[in-house]
Amino acid sequence: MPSCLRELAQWRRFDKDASLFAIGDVPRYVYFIVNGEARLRRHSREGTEMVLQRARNSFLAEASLESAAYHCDGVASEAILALAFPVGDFRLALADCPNFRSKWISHLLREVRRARAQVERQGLRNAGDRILHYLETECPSGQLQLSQTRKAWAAELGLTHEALYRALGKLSRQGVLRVEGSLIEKLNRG
Amino acid sequence: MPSCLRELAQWRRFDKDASLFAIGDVPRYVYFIVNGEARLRRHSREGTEMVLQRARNSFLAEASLESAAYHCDGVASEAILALAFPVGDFRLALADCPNFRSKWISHLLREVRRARAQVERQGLRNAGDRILHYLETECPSGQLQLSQTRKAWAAELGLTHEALYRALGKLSRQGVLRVEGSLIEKLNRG
DNA sequence: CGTACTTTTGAATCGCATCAAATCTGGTGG
DNA sequence: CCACCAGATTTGATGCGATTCAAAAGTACG
Repeated sequence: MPSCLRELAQWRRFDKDASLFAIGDVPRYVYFIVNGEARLRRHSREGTEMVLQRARNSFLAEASLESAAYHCDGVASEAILALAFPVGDFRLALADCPNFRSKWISHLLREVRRARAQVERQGLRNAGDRILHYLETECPSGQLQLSQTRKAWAAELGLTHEALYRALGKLSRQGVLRVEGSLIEKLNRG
Repeated sequence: MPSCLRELAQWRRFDKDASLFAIGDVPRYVYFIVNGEARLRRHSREGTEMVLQRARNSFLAEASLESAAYHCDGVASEAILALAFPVGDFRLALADCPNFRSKWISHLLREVRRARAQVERQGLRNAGDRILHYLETECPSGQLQLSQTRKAWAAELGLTHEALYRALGKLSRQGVLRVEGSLIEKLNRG
């Protein structure tokens, strides 16, 4: 990140569950989550929570850089430390700093890929398949150190927490996974 | 698009169902679909087709610009005309042409938003809700002129075609939608 | 210690997937 | 022009799996 931009950024702290921005707000800042985790979420009409992005040492809601309004809520999953870049300055820095710019493009490309992987995952109609797909795409090592509650993970997978618990239990019983506390490991078979 | 880049592009024609690239291929070109439609798709282990992107007058599989391999198959939905840009030249043009670059960034941002909208849609557990969500996010006018078969649309919605037919029929009977051939219109209620 | 929340399991229900089969449609070749 | 064929469209019947509602046990935190 270019120093010119960093100087214009404001350090911000948010408590757990605090709102960084809400749907409909005019985007004034691009947030970089330095410490902790923030998420992008929406609620369906019936109230089920949907998680669209989890940011940890990364930007949150990048797409809002050019939007007239936020399409989602941004909330802190825990107490966090964030850098807030005024969008105007951010755009200027993108125009001025080639290094920063190519980082930004890489970041966007990665985010597109991640979102598409999530689409593919949600297309799987089977709870167990979604879990395995998550492990395969998000954990190169095959080991997932869960940094959130299982209930929150269920929302990210597009499942109810009950369905997630049962599917985890089933996969564990079948010997496909080893579940030990917040560590979930794929065993090498089928 | 900068003229310098356009000169380096190659015009390509593909028949219906022809493959532009396949999963695992090393990306050599970035494709711009000039005429017709191409799609990015994957198959789940059980064989259900999943549509991740539909490109029409736009880039296909942008994310591959920096990948070592394609993550999806690219196929022509119909006979198409495309521009193929060698990835090396494409990256150089991004570095050299500010105008082109900002267009590219805008495009990526739009693609992130679209993918996230699709994630949100797939999170809806109800077939009718997915249809309505699609109309709301993809058709500002509330009118959808379907440019593909319903069966293909069903794959994009993450439904079986039977479920789509039934949900369409139900919404139509309830007076929420007006369905007339390939035109689907949201009526202002509910 | 008490409270709020997560985790876990159970039972009932509902909607979608699946399998099946009957039109309908567009396009091809005779 | 018509017969034919492949695929899309549509409807029906059945089963499965996720949701939903419910409740108990575990856990973190003040």
